[in-house]
Amino acid sequence: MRRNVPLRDRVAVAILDAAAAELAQRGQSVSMAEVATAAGVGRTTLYRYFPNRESLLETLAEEACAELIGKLADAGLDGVPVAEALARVSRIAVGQAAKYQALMRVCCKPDVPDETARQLMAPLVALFARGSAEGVWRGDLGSDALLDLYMALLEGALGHALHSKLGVEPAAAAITSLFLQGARAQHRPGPRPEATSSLAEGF
Amino acid sequence: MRRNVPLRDRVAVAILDAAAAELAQRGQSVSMAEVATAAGVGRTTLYRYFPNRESLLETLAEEACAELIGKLADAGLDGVPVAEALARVSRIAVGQAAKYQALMRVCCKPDVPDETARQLMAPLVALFARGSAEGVWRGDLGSDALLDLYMALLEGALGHALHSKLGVEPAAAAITSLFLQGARAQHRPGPRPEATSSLAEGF
Amino acid sequence: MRRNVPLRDRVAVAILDAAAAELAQRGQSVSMAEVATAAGVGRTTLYRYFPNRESLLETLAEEACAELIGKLADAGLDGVPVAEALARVSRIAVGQAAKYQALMRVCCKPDVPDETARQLMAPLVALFARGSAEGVWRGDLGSDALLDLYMALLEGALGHALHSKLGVEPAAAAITSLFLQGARAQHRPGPRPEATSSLAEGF
Amino acid sequence: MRRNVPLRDRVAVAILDAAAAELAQRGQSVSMAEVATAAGVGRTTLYRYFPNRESLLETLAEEACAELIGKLADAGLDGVPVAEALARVSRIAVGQAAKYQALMRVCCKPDVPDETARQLMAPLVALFARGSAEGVWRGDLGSDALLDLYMALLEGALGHALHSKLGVEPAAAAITSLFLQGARAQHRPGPRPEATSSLAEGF
DNA sequence: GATGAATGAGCGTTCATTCAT
DNA sequence: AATGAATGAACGCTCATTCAT
Repeated sequence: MRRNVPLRDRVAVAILDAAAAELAQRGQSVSMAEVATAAGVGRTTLYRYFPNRESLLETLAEEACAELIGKLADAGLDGVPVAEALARVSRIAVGQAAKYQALMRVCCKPDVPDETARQLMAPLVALFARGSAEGVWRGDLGSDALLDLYMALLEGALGHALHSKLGVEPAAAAITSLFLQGARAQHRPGPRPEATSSLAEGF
Repeated sequence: MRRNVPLRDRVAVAILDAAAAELAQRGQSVSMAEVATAAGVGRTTLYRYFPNRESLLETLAEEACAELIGKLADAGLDGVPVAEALARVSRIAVGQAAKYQALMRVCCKPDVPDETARQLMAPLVALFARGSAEGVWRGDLGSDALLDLYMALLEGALGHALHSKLGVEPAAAAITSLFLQGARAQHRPGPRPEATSSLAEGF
Repeated sequence: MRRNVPLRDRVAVAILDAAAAELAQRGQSVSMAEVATAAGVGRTTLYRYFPNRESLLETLAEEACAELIGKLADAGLDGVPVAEALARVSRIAVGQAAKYQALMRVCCKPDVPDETARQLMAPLVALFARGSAEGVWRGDLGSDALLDLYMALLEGALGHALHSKLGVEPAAAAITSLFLQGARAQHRPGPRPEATSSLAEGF
Repeated sequence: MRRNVPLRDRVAVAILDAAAAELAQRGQSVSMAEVATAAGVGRTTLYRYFPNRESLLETLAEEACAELIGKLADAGLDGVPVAEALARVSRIAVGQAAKYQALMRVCCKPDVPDETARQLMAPLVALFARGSAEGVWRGDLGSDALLDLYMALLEGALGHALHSKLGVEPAAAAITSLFLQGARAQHRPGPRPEATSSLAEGF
């Protein structure tokens, strides 16, 4: 009868929403029973949808990732210069930080399945590869190392809730700007401060 | 009589060591009983030293912090240029990553007490303030925002286990170099790639 | 559907039976875990039925009392002379001694709730009052004092396991006979042995 | 130096006193630690004097028994008629009930060692044997069965705290009188009430 | 398919008892 | 010989997970 029920029953949605809300409020301590109650279903029902706590968390994480994946796909990263694309990525990521926050408080690494991780990373890998091809990046670090550094910066900033100190836009801009300037090829190799030169030799 | 008993009995040390080892291997799932067994003491004794699981984790975190604090204090950060000081900080932090790793897998934010956090941050705060005073930093971001970004980069990189991909020294160097170049004042404001200019306007 | 499930699930019964058996064998030292195992249920389940050790013991005691109450109710005490009624009470009580035994070894006074105690005593109170009304008892002791003495004799005898020395029937008969002769009104006040007369004056 | 310290150190005495006091107040729940504290000694010291809880309780019981044994020995039971001797025994036993009370609440049968029990029972056994020899007792119950019944009545009455209902003297008198009349030989076998006759046939 | 009960594991605690010192 | 710490066992409890019905 109910025709246009999205594939995953509203029940699943209700559960995920409830779980997200509860986790956001009370952190990792929420019990399965509480989630079930908050979703208006019995404990056992919860277990038919998500066979264990981890799977619930994982699904929640996938949910968030899916959203990110969608936004990244819609961002038209391929059509703009690398720098601008990176700026968009930062804005999107920081913009989602609030939702992320709840999950991150619960479990640092909620074990997103590989496939999801791959989908999430794919556009970034492509973007950084393009940067490499276009000679945007400095030569001493590979594009994959740079991607790692960028991800580290991003996740670290989200973990530190940088956006709640600076505001979303400024935080995204700071991240983008710092990374870009730090990772950019030095076009004009003029005289540089001696301190850094010695460090550069460390490479 | 008992002369060289370190204040906190070897028992406490044994427990902390065992706990660190077990946690490193099996993550947050280790039970108190397992920790006790691994430390060669009875469960009750464990509870005498650490009244609950959280306090054990917290102490473990403090331990790690204390080591870091000590190394930072010994690093002579005040006597060298900011860039070199930062390089040392990165090396120290990345060097400790292995030990951190275990804890970080268990609990992202093991609730280090404020005082410990303050002691840990103090030399960095001073360092970044000095950077500010010496005009090392770019002008569009405060030294505290830059410190946040640096910490984010560092913690993100540790969380990503960058050191196990690149090796400890290269990872530290990459972090230092990326951050320094990204945060440094632009001495020679020549023409820059258009993409970035548009971004710069976002500030 | 489930028709003949006694109100208190067979589980409760199984637990009580197991507990009674274990207690009878090993006395107060049986642990809750052992009771649970003996009953074929998990420790947690045991705690669902009896929230603590005391409540289990208490229920066991009530159980025994309920049986006694039932037998006393069925004994038709009101329809026979006081002496015969008392004989029946003694037989019933001694007959149950085996079951009592286990409990008594565990806990002398397992704190039977007042209501149960009242139900247990009610027919005896009535019986002794009747004895008073019918002039069966000696005049120097109230019917309530006599009841106390009878209960004392009965419980003392059970505690001493008199029935396992003399056999159930003889033990019951001895109790009944001693008490009745001791408590009966002296119909023929002829000359009595001097020793007792001096004692009687003590009253 | 300290010459006339009774064999068992005052420490032991202090412990026993403290234990008795605590047990009287709070029942079986007193912990060894509490006893030790109350006695002003360390837990471990307590354990040197009484290697375990049971041995402490046992000693306490022996103590009480020793007192009783002494009083019975001093009562001159041999020199007076059986009835009077029995009256003295009852008075002595009931008189000690208060002290007994504490122990009896703790542990119904504190496992008095056989030797002590024998010493305690010896004068009573003798007394009842004398009763037998003198033809004081009814013929249908052996003197040992009668002794059991008397002990049962006595202990039951103490357990019921009869003395706190009737007062010490009246309680002792009631016990003595009931038992004596109940156990005495029937000197004048005249016609008796029909109710009892039927019962007598049960023998 | 949904509900109540069952289960095992772990937690944090108390206590009798034992070991070092 | 006395003290503090250590130990194991059991208690009472919560929670994720599983089974009947």
